Amino acid sequence: MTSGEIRYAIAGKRKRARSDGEKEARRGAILNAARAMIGQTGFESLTMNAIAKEAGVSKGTLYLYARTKEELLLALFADAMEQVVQQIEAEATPETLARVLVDAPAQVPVFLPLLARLFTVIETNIAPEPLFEQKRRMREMGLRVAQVLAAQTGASLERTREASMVLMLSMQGAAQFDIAAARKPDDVPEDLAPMFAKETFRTSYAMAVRLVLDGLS
Amino acid sequence: MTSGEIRYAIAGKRKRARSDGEKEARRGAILNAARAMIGQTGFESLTMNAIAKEAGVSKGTLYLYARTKEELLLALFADAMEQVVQQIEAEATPETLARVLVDAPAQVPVFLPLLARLFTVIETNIAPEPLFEQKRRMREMGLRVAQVLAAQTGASLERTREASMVLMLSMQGAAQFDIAAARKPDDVPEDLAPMFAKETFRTSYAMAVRLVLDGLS
Amino acid sequence: MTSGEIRYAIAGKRKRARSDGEKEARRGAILNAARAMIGQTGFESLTMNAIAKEAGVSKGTLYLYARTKEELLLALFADAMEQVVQQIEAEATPETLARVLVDAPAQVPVFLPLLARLFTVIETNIAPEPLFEQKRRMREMGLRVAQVLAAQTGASLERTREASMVLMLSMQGAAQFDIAAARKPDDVPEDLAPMFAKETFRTSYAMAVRLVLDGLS
Amino acid sequence: MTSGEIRYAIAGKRKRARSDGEKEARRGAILNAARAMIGQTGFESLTMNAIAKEAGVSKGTLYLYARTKEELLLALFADAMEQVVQQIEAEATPETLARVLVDAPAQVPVFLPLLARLFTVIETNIAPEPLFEQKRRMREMGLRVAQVLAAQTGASLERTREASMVLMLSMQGAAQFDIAAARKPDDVPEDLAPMFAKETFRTSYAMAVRLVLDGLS
DNA sequence: TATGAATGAGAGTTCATTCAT
DNA sequence: AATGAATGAACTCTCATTCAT
Repeated sequence: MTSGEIRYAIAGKRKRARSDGEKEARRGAILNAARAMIGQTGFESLTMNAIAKEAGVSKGTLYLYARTKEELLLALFADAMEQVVQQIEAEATPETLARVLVDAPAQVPVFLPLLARLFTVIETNIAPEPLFEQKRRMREMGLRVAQVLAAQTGASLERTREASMVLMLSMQGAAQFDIAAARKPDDVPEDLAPMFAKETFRTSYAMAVRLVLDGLS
Repeated sequence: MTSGEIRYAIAGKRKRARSDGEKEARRGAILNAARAMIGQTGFESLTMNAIAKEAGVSKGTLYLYARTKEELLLALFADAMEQVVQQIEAEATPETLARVLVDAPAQVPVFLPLLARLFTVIETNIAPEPLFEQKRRMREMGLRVAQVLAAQTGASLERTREASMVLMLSMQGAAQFDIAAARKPDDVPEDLAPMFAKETFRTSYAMAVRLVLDGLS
Repeated sequence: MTSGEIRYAIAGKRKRARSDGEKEARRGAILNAARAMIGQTGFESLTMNAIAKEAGVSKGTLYLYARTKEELLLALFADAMEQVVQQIEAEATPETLARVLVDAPAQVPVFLPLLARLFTVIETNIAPEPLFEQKRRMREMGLRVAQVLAAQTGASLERTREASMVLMLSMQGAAQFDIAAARKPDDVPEDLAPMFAKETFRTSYAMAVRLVLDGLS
Repeated sequence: MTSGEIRYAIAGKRKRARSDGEKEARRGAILNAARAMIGQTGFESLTMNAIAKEAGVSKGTLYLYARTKEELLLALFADAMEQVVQQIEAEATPETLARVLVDAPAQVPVFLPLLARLFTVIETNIAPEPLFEQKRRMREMGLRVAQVLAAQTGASLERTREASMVLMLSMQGAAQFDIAAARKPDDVPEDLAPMFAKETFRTSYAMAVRLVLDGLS
């Protein structure tokens, strides 16, 4: 379930249910605000102050939903990562596999910019316990992708797990190159234009995907 | 000043250094100091104050050699990157190729931590001109590695350029995972131990290298 | 709101408690929780949140029993002070007087840490009316101690009132020194060990008691 | 030497001397600003922001002269304490002793409000090393007062050290009562007027001084 | 009566960069 | 050329208190 959605409590007293719904809605509003800001003004200008203002809540409220700024970003990333995997699981066929593997991370909002900062910035300030949860989610994602690869290519899970690992490495790297290309100065010399190309993630990651899938067949 | 803003200033011409030899020596001292600090206390505690103290110069002097902190880090990275490529060029044989490709980035000091932050942190605050230089160096490195691959595997340069690109992506990603693994909390649950393993860069990047080289043969 | 400002609000009349017995029990639970926390984790970590959790009530409920945090602490102090005086009245004999005067404040839980913060911290945010009550209790305590002194030493009440005043001053001061000594860093230089000694209240206040009693005989 | 004064460097190069002088002047300006604010608007409204504004420096500059707010306050207290002792040493004669012991702490600006918060507030956030320095200064002050007492009363140093200790306790306590009395609400009931009297420090501490001196003769 | 989510003002602190000397 | 004191904007985070439910 994505955090932006309102989760209607299935059980519990009526009174509390409404409260839970509101609480989840508020959580969603906060994450949406952060998401929107990353999309509009970029990662660097994302301060707690700005998120609070955008979400229409007080700064203190932010800290009811996340112990630190980084925990908030991690929640955002976890949502995005889950979407990516679900999309891959849902849409992969032997024919579309390569395309889906590239499209999913490229399409889910904020996935790439957060992935690029996951280890160097976000995990800097996460308490051990949520860090461990995140590591487990990460591992699980790798496994689920491996299962998709196995199902669609017919390769053994043993081999697709390694392939999945290499895809993750490449995806991480491609996310980095994408950030670099997006920060395009005004006057780029002609010879450097390819390094500031749009769709940098897609083109570079597609190479890795092709290579990995070739290795599996 | 918002943190997303670029902080470097456009400086006027500097007076000639007292002597080119002295200047180069001082530049070396500064870079060595920064290198040492990253090695010892990590990237997070690397402040201009600390570098100046370690290098035995004043804070102001740092700004005679680099317009911003990031420019200083970029110089450090450029040095390291050059070493990595030279080592690959020098030591690659058909037999050692896979090993050398993994060893070189793993061995050159500060290469991995800087690579991991190159696009998300360092290039944040670099003036256009040095940024362009850096992009050219980066592209050149890719080409030189492709040439080594071509020479040692017999594959066409056309194919090895793509292979070189995928290696770069993976190396970037593996550098990230290495950072993550290095930030090991006190009590890691048993099931997560592999995610905080030593040599994470080597083991994960080795997979990518193998896969890429397999694709070339 | 500036920190120097007084935060208590003027509240309207409260509805009658569900039952006086229940109300008193809850009040006791709250005070006990606060007492326990001061004893265990110290004064600095004593937040309304923590008290509520420890007492098993909500934060809002706390404000049904005290208009401000400080009023709650004052209630705690008033209880402790009453205990101290009662113990002195009950146990004082000509022979035990000196010992009892020292033991009582040292033994009653939370009396010393609250006494030490009474004027500088607690009375900062007390409404006039309860502040006046507190001043009267304080004055009454002075008088009762003076009466004990008169009864046990045979000195005139006129003289023992002054003695009682000096004892209060010293007790306040000794409570302060006790706090200071309790905040003992890890590596205390040998020459400073006495300033971080245990039982600092007892040893220092005992001197004052002796001197005062000598003056009465 | 009081920190407000400019200390002209005796040795060192000319250029640096001026710098040292300026630095000391700045330090003095900062402490003076803090002193003035405590005098005017009280301890509670003393924020680093306000001190910086009053001193005409930036907030960052404050942290060049003190590692924490509390360290700044401690410097202020240390200055005041030294003045108190010097005044006692300078003015004590057998006839004036009692008066001087009371006047000195009452007259030196900010001494009492800082003394009252020394252990419960200020020492809360002081690094071990400056804390130890402070403890040594405190002990030295006790000894110097004891020496004055010995010199002026003829009592043995052994006895005056204990007397000095009791004086310190009482002075601490009297400083507390003084704070309490100064925080006078608008409508004090007649019967409580004495508890909000002016000169509370003087009157209460004078009792202790008299009693202690009586004990020495 | 009781709850606890929300508030929000401001606190202390950091650090890359500047510039008078 | 070299210094390092000064800057100041921005940062994250706390917590007593309120009030809609």
